[in-house]
Amino acid sequence: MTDTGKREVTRSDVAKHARVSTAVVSYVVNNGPRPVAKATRERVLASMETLGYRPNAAARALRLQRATAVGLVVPDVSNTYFGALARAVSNRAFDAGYALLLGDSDNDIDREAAQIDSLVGRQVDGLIVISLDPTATMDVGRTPTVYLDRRTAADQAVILPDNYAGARMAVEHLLQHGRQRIGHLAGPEGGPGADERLQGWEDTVRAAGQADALSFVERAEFTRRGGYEAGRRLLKNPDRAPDALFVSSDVQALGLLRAAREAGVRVPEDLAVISFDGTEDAAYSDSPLTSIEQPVEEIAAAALAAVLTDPFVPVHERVDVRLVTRASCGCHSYA
Amino acid sequence: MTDTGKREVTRSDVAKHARVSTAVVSYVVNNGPRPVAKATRERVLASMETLGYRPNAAARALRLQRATAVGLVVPDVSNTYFGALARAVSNRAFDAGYALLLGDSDNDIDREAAQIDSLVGRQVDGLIVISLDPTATMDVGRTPTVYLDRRTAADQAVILPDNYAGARMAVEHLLQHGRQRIGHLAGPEGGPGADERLQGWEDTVRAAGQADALSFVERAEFTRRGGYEAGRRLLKNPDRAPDALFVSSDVQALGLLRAAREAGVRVPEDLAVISFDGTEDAAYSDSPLTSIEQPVEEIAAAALAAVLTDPFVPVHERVDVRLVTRASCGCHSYA
DNA sequence: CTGTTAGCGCTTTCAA
DNA sequence: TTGAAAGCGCTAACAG
Repeated sequence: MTDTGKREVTRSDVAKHARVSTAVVSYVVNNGPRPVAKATRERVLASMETLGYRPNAAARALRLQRATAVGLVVPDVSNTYFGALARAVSNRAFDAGYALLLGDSDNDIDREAAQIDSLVGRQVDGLIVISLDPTATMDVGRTPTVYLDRRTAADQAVILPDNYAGARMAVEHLLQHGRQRIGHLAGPEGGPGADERLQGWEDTVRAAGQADALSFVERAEFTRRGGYEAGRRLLKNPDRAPDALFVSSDVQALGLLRAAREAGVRVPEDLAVISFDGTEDAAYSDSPLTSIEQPVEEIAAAALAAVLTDPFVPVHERVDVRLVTRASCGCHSYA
Repeated sequence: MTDTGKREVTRSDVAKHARVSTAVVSYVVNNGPRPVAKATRERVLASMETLGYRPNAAARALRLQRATAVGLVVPDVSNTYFGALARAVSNRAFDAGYALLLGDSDNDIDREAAQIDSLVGRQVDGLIVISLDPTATMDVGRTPTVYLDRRTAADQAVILPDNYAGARMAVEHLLQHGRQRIGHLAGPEGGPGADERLQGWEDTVRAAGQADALSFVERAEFTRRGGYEAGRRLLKNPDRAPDALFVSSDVQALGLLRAAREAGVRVPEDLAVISFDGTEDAAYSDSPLTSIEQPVEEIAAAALAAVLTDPFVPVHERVDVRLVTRASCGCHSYA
């Protein structure tokens, strides 16, 4: 605690101390919009330093009608994928001078709406939402908003990792490994990316003439526990079980792997697995997970650009995902 | 996008529409400090509804000199433990009407300082910091601040999970399993909790008369990769390797487990492992990790209370950790 | 190049 | 119970 004075030091304290007007202080702080003589600038800078001046962001926000902050709403930051995304957004935003307001919707649709409402009221300059509901209309007022993994609507900005193509890639890869009964451990209905991934799996399996594998499907939350429980259901009956599984997220796959271990099902020998997300989780599990990797940095950059750079054009940006092979599909032996 | 009007609707629009003064609108919005007649209140509420009024948080913050927001600075949100903490803080803060400003310091000490500075400038009502530097003095102005896992200083508020006791518990448990050469995979020097855990390990190992095990120690970042690489170094020489390891975090332990698999070292048979944090990661790894669990919810609550409830008392709150046994120490067979 | 000043939307004191 | 109005700290238009 540096000083114990009563009031924060304001711009007018600095002006007085540097014997200039408040306008000049403002010009110095913001590097414009008017030029300031070198000597004056230095005097002001010195005064700011000695007084320990710190601009008041609320006043600035009120005046400018913008908070220089972006909001991010995710279903659960403790999910590795959302965590990685939050990190990427936070770091990029900070480098661009923006603060990050984080809203965790705790996988609750009402809470999501409340979080959005709160962030909009805080005049964020942009809002990035990973919604639990693919279609609900949010009231975001005039706040530039971009959705991730959301069903396309003409008047909304959306970043769309190519879930469908990713799912196809995964299933096709499993087919190349000669798998005959490729099931799916799906995400929750309407959950971000979940339905597209499910559709991609279904279409590809059907096209491969393995329509009877279509019964090997279970929905689960995007959590380890969800994956574990769905995995148990999927592997319950040894006589009638899938020989491969496309899993809708890395965290679920972690749960599935545990279920497989407990059931004595070997991965990839008895059960080949490919998951979705491609977080660090995938590289360190046993077996290491072959996964459809989402380009987190690219997504973060695109989302930020959508709300900050092109605030009012409803961009629909597709982003490519890619298959990263490890051991769980049968490609690599250990390591 | 509900309306396309030019300006946001303000309190004075509502006042006009409801044929009252702006003061009354304020009383209604804030439920005080003056009473409002029932009929009037309802008229105001109706006007707010029809106009789609949303209070301007910046103006409020300027007037009140407080943002109704808390800041949280963590080294890396994508680390499961910090992610879980961020989630807990976010949810509790939101329920109390506060927004969460998240700063990821990206494991960089300068960035940490910059993040803190930014948050302080934004008039957060409280600041929770997990610092990379145990001793550096931060300039937080008059902002109530609480540190996690920081070396105690009399004038600072600190929440201190009992790292030392946790480390002792872990090592003692390993001793009970009859382990003879208990090494340590440590966190980075000065990293949150790292040195206390190291000390607890060292003291306990020494007290057990196993001083020669003291050479089995490697520092690493709090990441999977860090744990993996340190693990390789620790297990490099089969003739001279630890038979147990206390690991400073769950994520590092995940990396270590991979290193052990690759080296053909069986856990727990050849190498018993206990990690620290007790996140969900620990329960789903192979082997499932026995871990010293930190009470994340309790920590989040204590941190919030420290800055919001007792802003100016430098609380030093110890919080207990507990041993959760799973398979990696040798306690349980699979599952 | 520098100074003066209005006003952003809100809370709250003071007066009615 | 309600209204009028000052002022939070800042920016920028306008004047010099």
